[in-house]
Amino acid sequence: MARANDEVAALFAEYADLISITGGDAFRARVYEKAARSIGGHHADVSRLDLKGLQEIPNVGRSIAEKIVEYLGTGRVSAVEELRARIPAGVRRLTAVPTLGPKKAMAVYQELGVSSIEELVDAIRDERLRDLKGFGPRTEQNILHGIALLRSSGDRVLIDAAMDVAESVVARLSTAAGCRRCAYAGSLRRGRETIGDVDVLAAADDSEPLMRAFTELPRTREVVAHGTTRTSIRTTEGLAVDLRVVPPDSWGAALQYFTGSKAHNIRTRERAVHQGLKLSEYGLFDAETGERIVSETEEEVYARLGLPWIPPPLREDRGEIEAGLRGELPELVRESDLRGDLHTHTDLTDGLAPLEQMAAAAAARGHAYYAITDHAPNLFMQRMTDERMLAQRERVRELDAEYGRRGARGGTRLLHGVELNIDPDGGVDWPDDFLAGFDLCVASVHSHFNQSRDAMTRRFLRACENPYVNIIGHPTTRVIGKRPGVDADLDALFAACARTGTALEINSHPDRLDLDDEHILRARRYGVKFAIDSDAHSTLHLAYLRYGVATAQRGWLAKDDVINAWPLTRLRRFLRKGRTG
DNA sequence: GCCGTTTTCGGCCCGACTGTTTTCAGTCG
Repeated sequence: MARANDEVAALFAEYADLISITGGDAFRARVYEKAARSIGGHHADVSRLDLKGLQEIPNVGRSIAEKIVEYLGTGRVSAVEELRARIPAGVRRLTAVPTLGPKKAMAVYQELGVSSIEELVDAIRDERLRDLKGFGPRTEQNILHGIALLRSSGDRVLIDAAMDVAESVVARLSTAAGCRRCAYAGSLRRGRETIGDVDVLAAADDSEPLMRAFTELPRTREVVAHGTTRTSIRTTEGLAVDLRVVPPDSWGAALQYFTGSKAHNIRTRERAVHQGLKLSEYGLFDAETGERIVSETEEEVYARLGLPWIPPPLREDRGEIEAGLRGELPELVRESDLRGDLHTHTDLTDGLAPLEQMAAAAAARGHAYYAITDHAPNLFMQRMTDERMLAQRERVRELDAEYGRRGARGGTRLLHGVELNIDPDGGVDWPDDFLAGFDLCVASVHSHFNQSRDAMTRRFLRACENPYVNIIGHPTTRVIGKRPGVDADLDALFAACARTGTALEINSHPDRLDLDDEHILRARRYGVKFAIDSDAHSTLHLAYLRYGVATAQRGWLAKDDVINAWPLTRLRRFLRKGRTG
């Protein structure tokens, strides 16, 4: 099941939207938004907390705590139900369209009766929208563009949502009678950033108990198809999950087949054909006699094709077959190679947890080093000041003295950094003498996303030339399914990063995954170094590193390409960059 | 509806951009 915190957070986020759409008090809506975020990022399980414990969560007071209790007891909150009854669910869905907020959504619903994206597209086509006050031709264009963006990710879900489902299904099925092996395959195993449907594979002599367990999972909402080799369900979250059960001796061939990608499989089957073989999900066969040659493990299948085992993130027909034949597959960076995290926040700005909790969580993860990089003053809403930053630094130094000595492996060293804002001209928040006090600086674009390509490129290059800027944070600033990346000459950026000793971030947040795999592949050719960061805003987000690692693997990165896989002494040398003195 | 080193009421993350207007509402980060 989804974590109770996530269910409650989703409910309050919806409530906040409904308050906004129905024109309720904006401050009240924000309170629910903030509460949703706090609850989602809270370390303790809300279903185990009492009324008093709930109120210790930031932004949760008596009223919200009572609503949580009501939800946990009855599965619903009457206040939310009342608002739901007033507004069709489709209206809220409209606010998912970028540039279409609650006010405009309510206007099209009230004036035109539009309550779905399809109806909205029709209304625009019929030019009914432009008669509304506050709407014009540009508004129509922006909305259509927003809808196109939304649809570009289709029905695909982000990797973390798919992973939650896959891991719980695998855990559950693994305990079913007769289950010999069980794993997820498909695009999720390849670490793609969005997932269409989750493919789960199991090995058993008798598929029936597994299929039954699958259809009876608590999160199964609908059984779409039910057979002896394949069953498809839709979960309560609306995600399609396929289970295929194969005989145990077909495991390797089936796993290879169902992991894909299609392009990779075409290449491997071609190789089989050229060798007088036939490759299917049941094994590698002699094409003439039909005799099965190998099938139990993926390694055997690849070996018989003259290939080393190819890590799933590489299986996209992007040169992995050729590299394998030459014996030149990269030794991919693994999550266990990461020694630290170089971009994280605390509640001094928009993080949810205080510095002390974040540091403790980082130490518990076994990080050898950990950088705190809260927002700098030019992101005005965060209200950062020189004084607050310096006070935080002092506290970081104290905690470093404490954590740096702890544990058998030398403890966790805490670094004090900052996430600077790259302004439209490429400048940053502070002059050199103030920047010199930081152990490292991440610099990111947070505004003026629509600059011309030339201006944006110049902006990035100037940031790279800054001797104190060590990492370009979430370089394209895209948000998957919501905002496209900025327009810039990325090759110029990659070259500048390589030249100046500036690392590019692989931001591990599932909404971002920025840089993406294609950009990493390109940047890598310039000899750029990368930082795989969580950009954590809560202790729970520290675990996002796994998705950044998957993306890095899809970009063929090895340990040596990633600065936070290096020992601290080597990292510190890199962070000195071109600084003088 | 939450919160408090400006405290139990009266604030609430601030500024910029866009497209619509003709002085501003809506959206976003």
